[in-house]
Amino acid sequence: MAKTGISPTRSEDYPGWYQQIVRAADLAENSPVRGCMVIKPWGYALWENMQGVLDGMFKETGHENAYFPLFIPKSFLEKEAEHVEGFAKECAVVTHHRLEPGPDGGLVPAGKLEEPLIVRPTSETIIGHMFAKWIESYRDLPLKINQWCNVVRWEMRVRLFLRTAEFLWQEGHTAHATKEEALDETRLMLDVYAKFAEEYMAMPVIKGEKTEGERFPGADMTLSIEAMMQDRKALQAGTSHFLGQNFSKAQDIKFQNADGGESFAWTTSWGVSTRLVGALIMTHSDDDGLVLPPRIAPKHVVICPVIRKEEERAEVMEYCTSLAKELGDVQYDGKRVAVFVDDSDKRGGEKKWFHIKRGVPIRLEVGPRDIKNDSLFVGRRDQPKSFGMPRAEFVERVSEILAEMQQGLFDKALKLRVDNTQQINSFDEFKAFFTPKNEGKPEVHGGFAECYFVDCPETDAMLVPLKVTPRCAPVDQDSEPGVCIFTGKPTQTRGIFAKSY
RNA sequence: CGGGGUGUAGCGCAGUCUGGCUAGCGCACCUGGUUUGGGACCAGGGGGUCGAAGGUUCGAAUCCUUUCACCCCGACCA
Repeated sequence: MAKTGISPTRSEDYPGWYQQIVRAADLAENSPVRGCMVIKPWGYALWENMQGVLDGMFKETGHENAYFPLFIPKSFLEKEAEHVEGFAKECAVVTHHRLEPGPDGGLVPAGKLEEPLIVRPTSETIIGHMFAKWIESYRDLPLKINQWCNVVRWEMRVRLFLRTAEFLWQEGHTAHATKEEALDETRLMLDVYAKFAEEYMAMPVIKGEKTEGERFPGADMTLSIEAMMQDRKALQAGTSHFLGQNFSKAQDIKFQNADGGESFAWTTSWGVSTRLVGALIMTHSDDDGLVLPPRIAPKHVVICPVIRKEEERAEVMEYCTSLAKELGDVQYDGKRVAVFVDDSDKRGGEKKWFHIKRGVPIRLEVGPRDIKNDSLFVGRRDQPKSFGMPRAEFVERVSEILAEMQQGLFDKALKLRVDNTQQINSFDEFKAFFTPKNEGKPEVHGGFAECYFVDCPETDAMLVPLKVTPRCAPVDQDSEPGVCIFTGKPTQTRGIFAKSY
């Protein structure tokens, strides 16, 4: 009776649970290529929905889509010193452009390239190169470009969606005439990400600034949104970088001012990736499977016909089809309710669990008995028990129910974060917070520690043995004077610290 | 790149120490039947060069040598 859809459960083995969710919900699987994943239709549909919403938000804020090459000349990457250092260790490099039959019957690379090509780990350098050509006058600014693409970072350890060698993302790149304008852009896009995370993914986030050690290689300032997963670890869900004039100086992105003088542009970059799918899973899903916020769910309602005798089939199917049509005409979140009839020949229980595991928000079961009463048997993914409801009432309320589920998921996630965020005033307290009670089999512990700190090497060094990292200094904080719990130095900055993905 | 571990059917595993008939088990899959408002049951069936190469032997999943791949823990990261 207490059987769960997913085994192991979150409390038994959280990483194991995560893997099983990805599998049971049919989101993705490992590929023959190490570190790379195959995203399956249900998982890709989630990404497409995210893309759709974000793309609209980027366009509303004045950005245009473009596309730049997958390959970057090695020399480009060498131009910005910190950038090189940050990415060199994880680059895939193309050195040849041809295969020839080898002595043992296999194929061997031939046609060595004059200059090796890097498979983009990110595109600042090649986009900057083009920006330098496109920008001549202050009238060409601001230049606000986004691209949807894949990037490759040769990671040593991978987890589906959270960290893969190749991942899908969007990267925005902008150039501005003034520092202030570029800073505004950096903050604006962080706000866009936060709005998307909270309102669409129902995932509460903390907006903040990264410490120097956690900053994007080559950036003057990195802002991020940080979310708490159900194991209380932090996940960086999106970043927005103020690049100052570092890249424009390295790549000669300059323009002529109104007064005839010449200036370097101020640039930004910002991105979110398929990691958001991982974030979605770890924010809402439970021991029965995936749980999807309705605004991101590929389908809102699945109708499962209950056919007991062959004679009933025609009538039940007809009823389901007409119900699907009627529901499809209802508006939710500015679009039609996404409804489908599952007429596969799975048995009832199996079919029900199939959709529970995949996180379809609402299941409707329709059999002869329901048809007779003109009612539906309704299962909500956020509630354990199904219930009956008159058809007309459901049609009228479906949009409201979806909205309620969306809000419920957000509230629940926010409560988890609030309950596991602690104000910390001493290093001893800090250590205790991040030390599991049972060393042999560490339980879920810790959370977000909020405390005064000074961003310096001493602080970083004290965090290393605890496996805790500074997540960010929240942008929304009042600056009362305090004392750094690590170094004892005076400070006005409070930071969020956590174990992280 | 360090430390540990694992490779046997689509997935999860047993068998390896102590070599022996046709390599098993659970789930999944296919067929037939009984079922069907909640992850069915019965019967039958398909699918393996036991990670790869070499060696020892009458005989190797099992022993020896070499090698490859993957996983976990570190270091590194969206």
